[in-house]
Amino acid sequence: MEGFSMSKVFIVMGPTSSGKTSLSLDLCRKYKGEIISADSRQIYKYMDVGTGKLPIGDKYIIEKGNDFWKINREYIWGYDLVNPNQYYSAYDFAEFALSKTKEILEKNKTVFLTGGTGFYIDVFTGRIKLSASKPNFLLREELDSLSLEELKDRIKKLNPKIYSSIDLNNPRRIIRALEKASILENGNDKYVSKNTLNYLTAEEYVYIGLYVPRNILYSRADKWVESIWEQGLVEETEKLIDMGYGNTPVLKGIIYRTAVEYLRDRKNRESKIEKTKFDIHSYIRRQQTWFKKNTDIRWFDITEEKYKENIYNFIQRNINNG
RNA sequence: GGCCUGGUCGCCAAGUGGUAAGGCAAGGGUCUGCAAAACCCUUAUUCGCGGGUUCGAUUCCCGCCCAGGCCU
Repeated sequence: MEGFSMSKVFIVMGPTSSGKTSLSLDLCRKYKGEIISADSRQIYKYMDVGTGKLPIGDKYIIEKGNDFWKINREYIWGYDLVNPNQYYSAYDFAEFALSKTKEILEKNKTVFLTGGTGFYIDVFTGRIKLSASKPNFLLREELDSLSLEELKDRIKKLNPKIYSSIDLNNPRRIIRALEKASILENGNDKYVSKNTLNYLTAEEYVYIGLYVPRNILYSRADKWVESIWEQGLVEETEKLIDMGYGNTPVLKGIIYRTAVEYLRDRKNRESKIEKTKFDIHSYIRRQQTWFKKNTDIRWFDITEEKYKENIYNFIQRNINNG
């Protein structure tokens, strides 16, 4: 990997509707790059409308490959990685994205890792190092049926130290803690995985953040929500249900869950669209909360006249320094 | 003009003579293999306005204003 060690990987991040993809497409054209999407929903096949893989408007040429899309002839990796009922963790993503990054660099092209899933990005870059404990689905299934009190009891008995250090209101956290603790207790190495992630070095990452004032962000997101309801979200959701994915976590998440509700009663379309907008707003807030932690991000305000030019200069400078 | 009902946080809304539930929205935050997930915190010294009764009124009484409904 020596020959590539000086290459920069550009990470384009920002909340939904900040224009990451369209900017990245631009950047690819300009700097001979390829995009890796860091988005925990776009990894799913058959979910194109509700995850924003399909750009709004008709000025886009889309070609779908087996494990990539090409939009306006630029490569986007990280779409359609798994079926909607498949488990896919931040670790899986990091593994995929890291190897894809190396492939792209070997072709002497520039990597634009762009997305809004901060957790994925941080695991990819190594800012967050995951523990060696793999998910234990059997255990999770068993634990899922327990009440919060029962979960608390279990972790308290198993490991009081962990008990006092985690969020005891959050069943998911407790279950994960139990999962880890059970490895420690039982020495069950079936669920131990060495972290074999092949990180690049931290200096190779250049973070580009897209800043958009809240009110503008909300109205852009609202517009997007309206357009997907007009352009096939309901139909796509219906198809996913027909395919047997009705009970998957993805369909219970934001966007799709409201469409599922609508399909059940076909009533109050407008208020469901409203609800979806509110869901998106709070998602945007959560994303921004996450991004705040990373002080290496260089933020660009997209409402500024010359924001693109500023980004070009910024990239140019970093490529040259590389 | 008369009668009735109602005016409680940006919206919906409960409430009682004893010092203002809840939901939504908004804002802040947590997060170390489910993350568009899961979870936590904050937000009316104040109940249309004025006066009265009372130890004490958002709650009772009087007047006014506003909204909706009905009647002539």
